[in-house]
Amino acid sequence: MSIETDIKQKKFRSPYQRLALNLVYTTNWLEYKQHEFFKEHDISAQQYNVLRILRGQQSNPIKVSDITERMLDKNSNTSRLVDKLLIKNLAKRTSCPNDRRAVDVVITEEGLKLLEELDPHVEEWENRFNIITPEEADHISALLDKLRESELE
Amino acid sequence: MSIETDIKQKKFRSPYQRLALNLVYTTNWLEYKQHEFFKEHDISAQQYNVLRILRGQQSNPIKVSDITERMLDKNSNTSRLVDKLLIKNLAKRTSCPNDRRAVDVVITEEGLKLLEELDPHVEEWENRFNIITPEEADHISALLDKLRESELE
DNA sequence: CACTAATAGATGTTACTACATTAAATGTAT
DNA sequence: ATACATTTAATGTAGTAACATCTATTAGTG
Repeated sequence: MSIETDIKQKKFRSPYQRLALNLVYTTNWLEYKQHEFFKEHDISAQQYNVLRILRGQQSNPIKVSDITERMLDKNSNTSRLVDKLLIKNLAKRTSCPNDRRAVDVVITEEGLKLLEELDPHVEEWENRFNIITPEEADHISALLDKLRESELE
Repeated sequence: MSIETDIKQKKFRSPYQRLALNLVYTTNWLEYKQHEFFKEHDISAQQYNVLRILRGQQSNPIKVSDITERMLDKNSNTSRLVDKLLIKNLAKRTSCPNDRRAVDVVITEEGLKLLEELDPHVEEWENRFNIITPEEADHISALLDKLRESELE
């Protein structure tokens, strides 16, 4: 369904306005779908994101601040996200020997197991996108990268 | 800057994964920028969205449920958003004569004035997007529309 | 060294979102 | 008309995000 129909707006001021609204609308849709999926596994999308970052480290400990750097949403409160993972025993926290301010975080066996359980479903989800071609996907990605370059204030 | 650099991830499993992450990342960026802008005018992006919808009605009253239908984020609590607009005297609420369950909402003079004040800045913001061509913008929009069609569960 | 600035992460506060529930009005079926 | 379901909006609640502040530690400078 076109964005016009979805938000019942007949005309846009420009292709750029349509795009801006469409990006927000599509991402909301995407996040809602993800939320629906992750809640079945008692985890939030943000928490999943942290787990993925932890697994990416191959059991090398990673500092909280480094996790934040790799997050999609840099504003989120990583410290408390890690708390949630600790409670569920999906991650471990140990103090960092060479900088006692820092805290090292590692994924647990249980965390790895959860991710492995989710992997096929996540892949399946992503493959739903192949309604567009890989080239088209790359093209949008490139344009999105370009969009964020208007950053120069 | 490419999404790879921004979130320090070297490889993606597929163009689709890159796109999914890029969409979320770019929209976060977009929403943050919008938030920064709107907070200068003591209004949230959601509230602005409602005001725009109200103005679109040309002073015809509109029901709360119809506002929700036109919102980008359908889950948001329109009732409370309208509350905020009332407090700031940007909107009026009157009970609907032919359906006493419903509530009619209209934008006030003050609301219109605020929007007019914001208009040039919003346009300027959208024009920053012309770092890509209008055709490219339309192309992404079309692909986003297509993406959401994988909706068929 | 003492002193100040900077950094890392935890925590308090406020506001908002998501979700469920409620209350009133309306619609529908018998 | 009565009974029951549905719609509409408001509200209660729990969880989360945004933002500021706090504490501990480290870095930097005279």
